[in-house]
Amino acid sequence: MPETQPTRSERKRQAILEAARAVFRENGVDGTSMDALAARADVSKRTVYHHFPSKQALVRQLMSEMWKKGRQKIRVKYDGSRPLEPQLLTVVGTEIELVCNAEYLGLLRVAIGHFFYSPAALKGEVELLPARDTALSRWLAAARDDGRLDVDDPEFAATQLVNLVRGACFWPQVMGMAPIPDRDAQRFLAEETLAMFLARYQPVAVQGAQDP
Amino acid sequence: MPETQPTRSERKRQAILEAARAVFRENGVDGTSMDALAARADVSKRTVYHHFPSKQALVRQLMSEMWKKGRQKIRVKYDGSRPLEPQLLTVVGTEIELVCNAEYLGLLRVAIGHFFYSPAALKGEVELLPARDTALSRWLAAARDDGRLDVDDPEFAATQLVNLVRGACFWPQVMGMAPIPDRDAQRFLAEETLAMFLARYQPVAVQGAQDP
DNA sequence: ATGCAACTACACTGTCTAGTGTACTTTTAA
DNA sequence: TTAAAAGTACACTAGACAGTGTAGTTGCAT
Repeated sequence: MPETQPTRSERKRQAILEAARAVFRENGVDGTSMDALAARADVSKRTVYHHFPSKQALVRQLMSEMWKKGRQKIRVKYDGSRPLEPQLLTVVGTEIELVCNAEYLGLLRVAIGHFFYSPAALKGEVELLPARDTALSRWLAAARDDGRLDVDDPEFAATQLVNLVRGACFWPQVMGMAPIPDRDAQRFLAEETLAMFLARYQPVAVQGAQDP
Repeated sequence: MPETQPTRSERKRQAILEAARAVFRENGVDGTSMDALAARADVSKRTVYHHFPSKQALVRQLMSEMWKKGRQKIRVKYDGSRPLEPQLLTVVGTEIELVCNAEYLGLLRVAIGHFFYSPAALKGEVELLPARDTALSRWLAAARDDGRLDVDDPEFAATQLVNLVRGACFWPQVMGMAPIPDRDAQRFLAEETLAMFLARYQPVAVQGAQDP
C-alpha cells in the first residue's frame, strides 16, 4: 500500500491545522482571516468550517495540542545517592530541550500573542511552566534538606534558575527576536547555568571532596 | 491664577494621551476602537482627530515618549579605584528601577503587544534594552581587564545578569501576569542577583582581602 | 456504477471600525 | 466685543472579516 494511508478528509484536516500553526505564529490569530487561512491550507473556506465550527474552536485545538506537549516529563526526582551536578544538569537540560522545541515554541507564541490582553486566560494557558517551577523548587528543597545545597528560599532559587534559561532561549524566541539556539549553544547554556547556580548555592567544601 | 495653567486644548490633548496609554495597555491598540478611546478620554472622537491625524500617529507619539524614557541614565562607568560590589549594585539597581517604572513598563507593554507580529519593528523599538546590555558588557570587560572579575565572555555574562533581573521584574509584568515588585522586593532582587553573579565570577581571594 | 460524504466556488449577511463631513457651540486671544 | 480656533454630536462611507447558503463537483466504499 502506498504511504498515503489517511483519508482525504484527514489530510485536509491536517493541512488546515498545519496552516493554522504557521500562519497564526506569523501573523497572530486576529491578524489572520479565515479566507487567508483557507488559502494557505489550499482548501476552501467552507472545508475549514466543515472541520471546525469556528475560529475559536481551531484555536482551542492548537492550545490543547500545546498543553499535551508541555505536560511531558515533569518528573524530577531527587536522588540522594547520586552526585548533585549530573542530576541538576539533567533537569536543566530537559527544561532547555522542551523550550527549544520549535513546534512547542510556535504554539506557545500563538497562545501568548492571542491571550496577551486576557491575562487570566494567558495565565491559565502558560501555567504549565510554573507547574515545572514548583517541581524544581521541591527538588531543591530536598537537596537542601539533604545538606547538599545552601538555599534559604528554594522557590526563589528555582525562579533564578529558570530565568537564566528562559532569558536566553524562551523569551527572545517567543518574541520572534532570536532564532532557536543549536545543540552546542543549548549545551553551553546548560553548563553555564549550572555553573552559576552551583557557585551560588553549593556549600563550600569543608575539607575533602564530597563525591569521591 | 488658578492651578489650571495649560490651555483647554492642551488639557484635551493630555487626556487623549493618558487614555491611550491606559486603554492600549489594557486592550491593545488593535483591541481599542477610536470611539472607545475618545469615550475614555471624555472627548469627542472628532477632537481626537484634531490632535492626531490617525491612530498610527497616536501610537507613534506614545512610542517616542517611551523611547525618551528608556534612554535615560545608561551611564555605567567602571571605576578601578572603587570597590566592585557597590558599583555593580548601583548598575543592577538602576536597571531594576527603570524596568519597574510603571509608566515605562506600560508603554513597553503597548509596544510589545502592538509589534508582536512585526519582529523587525519590535526589535527596533525594544533595542534600547540591548543598548544597555552592551554598556554593561563593556563594564564587565573593564573589570576583567583590571583583574577583578573572572569572566571569559563579558557579553554572555551581561545577558546572564540582565536575565536574572528581567525574568523577575520585566517579563511577568509585561505579560500582565505579576504586579510590579515593591521597594523591598526590588532591593532583595538586586542583592540576590549580585550575590549570584559575584559567586560565579569574582576571583577566589588568593590570600588577604582585596578591598581593605 | 452508484450513492453519499466531503469538497469547491462564490455570493451574501451582519457587524465592526477607521476616518470624514457637517452644522452647531464653547473657549480663547486680540 | 468679536472672530478664529477648538470642541461636540451625529450621521455617514468604505473596507474588512466571521460565518452562512447554495448549487454543483469529486473521491471513495460498496
